[in-house]
Amino acid sequence: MDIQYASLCPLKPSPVLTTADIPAASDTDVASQVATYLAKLNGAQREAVEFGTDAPGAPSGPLLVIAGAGSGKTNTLAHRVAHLLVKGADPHRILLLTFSRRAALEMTRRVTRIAIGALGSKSAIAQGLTWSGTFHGVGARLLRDYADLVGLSPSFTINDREDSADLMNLVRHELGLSAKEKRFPAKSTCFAIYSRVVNTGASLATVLDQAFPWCREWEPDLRRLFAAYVNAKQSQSVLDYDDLLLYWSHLAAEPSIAADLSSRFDHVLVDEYQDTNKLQASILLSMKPDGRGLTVVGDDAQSIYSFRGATVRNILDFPNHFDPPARCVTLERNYRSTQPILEASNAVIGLASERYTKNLWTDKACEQKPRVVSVADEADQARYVVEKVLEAREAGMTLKSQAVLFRAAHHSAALEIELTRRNIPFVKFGGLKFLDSVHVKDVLAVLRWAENPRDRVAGFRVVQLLPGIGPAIAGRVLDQVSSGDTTRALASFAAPARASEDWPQFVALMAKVCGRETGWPAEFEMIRRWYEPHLERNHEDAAIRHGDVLQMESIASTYPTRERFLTELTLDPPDATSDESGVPMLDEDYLILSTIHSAKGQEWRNVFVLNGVDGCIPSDLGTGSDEEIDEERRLLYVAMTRAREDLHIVTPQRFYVHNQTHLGDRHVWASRTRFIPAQLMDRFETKAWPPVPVAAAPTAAGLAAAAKAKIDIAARLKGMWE
DNA sequence: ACCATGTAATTTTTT
DNA sequence: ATTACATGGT
Repeated sequence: MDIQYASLCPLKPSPVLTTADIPAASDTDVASQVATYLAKLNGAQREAVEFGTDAPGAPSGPLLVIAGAGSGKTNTLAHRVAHLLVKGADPHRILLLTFSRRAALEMTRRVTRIAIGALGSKSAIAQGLTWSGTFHGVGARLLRDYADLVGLSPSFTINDREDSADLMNLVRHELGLSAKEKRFPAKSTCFAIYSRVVNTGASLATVLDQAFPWCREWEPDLRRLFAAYVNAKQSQSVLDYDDLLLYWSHLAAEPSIAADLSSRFDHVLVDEYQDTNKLQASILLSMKPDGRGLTVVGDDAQSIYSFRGATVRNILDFPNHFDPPARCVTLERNYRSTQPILEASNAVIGLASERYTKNLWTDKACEQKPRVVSVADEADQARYVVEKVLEAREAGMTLKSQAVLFRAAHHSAALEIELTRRNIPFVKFGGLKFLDSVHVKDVLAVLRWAENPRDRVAGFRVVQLLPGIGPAIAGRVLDQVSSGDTTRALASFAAPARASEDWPQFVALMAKVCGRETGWPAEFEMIRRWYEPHLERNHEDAAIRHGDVLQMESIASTYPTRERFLTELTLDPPDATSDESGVPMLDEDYLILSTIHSAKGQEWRNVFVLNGVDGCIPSDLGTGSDEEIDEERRLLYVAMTRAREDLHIVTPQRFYVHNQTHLGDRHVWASRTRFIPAQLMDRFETKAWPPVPVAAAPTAAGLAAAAKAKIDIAARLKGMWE
């Protein structure tokens, strides 16, 4: 049960760690322990760990670590942080920026372990490593500190992508931007455009040309929309993801605050630097203008987030931002994959139009080449995967050490059905999230509205849950609420006749929640009970959804306050779902299904890549420009380099496209991905599945027997009615 | 005026 | 699967 929500647990400083019974190490012990862990690293790793750590209070110049896939990047970064601590750096003054919360947790866990080894009980200092998290998470935390200085209400709430799109939509309606002849871009598209402008620092026109050409004609309307959207956010005290970075960057650019901000940290370390965008780079540079104490780690060949504004230029241009240029260390030795897998991956990335700076090598020899498996369709693809997964498990490979990767979340649909049918537990990462389901959003909206009554999106949603209340009345309710005290405004609102039955209960609920009468987390249960009848009324499958709400209730109880719950839930939503037959228990074995994007930084012994065909990888939506095609190529490279021992790239000859053309769903005939052209095929083992039986020429006797069988059956069928 | 209901249209990947 | 719009019903 805990699996899918594991990442939700509030960040506790290494709960596993108890230093009480670990003796403190003496100075000579420390020195020998340091020597021990350094000796386990290779030369390049050691250089990355030790560079500029002699006087941690006065750090030296910037460091760039180019770390190839499987080159021990996380380990190296963890060692560097631990080494800084051992050398006496103040853990509170180290800022560690990671790509996801999960990565941050893993990093602190490893740092702690290494520090324990070297320092004994003194390693409790590793628990002071409190500034680690994503750019967005750290931004949110800093903003709460500096909110007053920038005229921000300290009780601001944060909108996730869906909420932001909803707000965009509200604003759009207020502006009357509903053209009659042609359809205005969908709300999520509007938000995506806005977000890209913010994150890349490019002009709206450029963004439209490069990434949203089909929306080109709407430029003037979009510009008006975005201006109004920004206004709405400010008047409602809500921030979206981008604002967390945007406010931070403005804080850091303000000289009076910048000094304070940048002197807070001696060391700033950034992981997955190839997937940061221009805005994030500007924040870093204003935090550490001369680069002293700045370390960035990444792999230019694994940059796969350009749709989010990430640019590989950040990492490529990093060294020369500084004078003298940053020290550059490259990790090329791969400890993950076998030689044949690595050779194939190198060959694939080698065809990129921009060449990458390194070639990975390993001494893990192995006979088995990666396989390209041709199957008839997606149903066969699913059967192939299941068969091979089970075969591997028979041979002693747990399900957990095997993963199925795919380009788009829906590519695994057929496989999920097959897995469910055969009772094989799995957990899926990426794609639709728990938080995106309506019932979860409904309950959260009650909490968010209570937390921040100015949040119109939340209020709009909550009020319309009552039968008989639609957009128009909801709008009036919100207008009344915005002009004064929420509880009083609701109580005095003249509800329409059709809602008169539910209205008083609703008012009572909001009064209690807004007044914090019940307290956290008990009020969650109260809201859930209020919500139950509405859930029943609106959804056929209320029972399943109710389970989700209960699930959320138990998560809520692990957070100390409502504010923390809401903030951390939007900044770090649970990223896994599993089939409805039950979420596997923590100690249970289950297969991993993941989008390639969500697979970043992970590894498995056995990896399957689904739909290795043109149209899926590369996605037919991503073939507009050479840059886009190269990014899709890197995506395949990332998928391939997740594999340690065995790699299967499955290519269905026919696959199903849905939600695409106006013609509706249809089959498409596909060919192998263009990223594995004929000249690379000698790096792979090719085969068809199921194996085609060698057709023996029919003998006369055989034919006679067959003919006899036919007659026999015919006779039997007739016999049934005699 | 406004809410509920049925029908057509819809660009992956995510902090 | 979701969402925007047109229609019908109160």
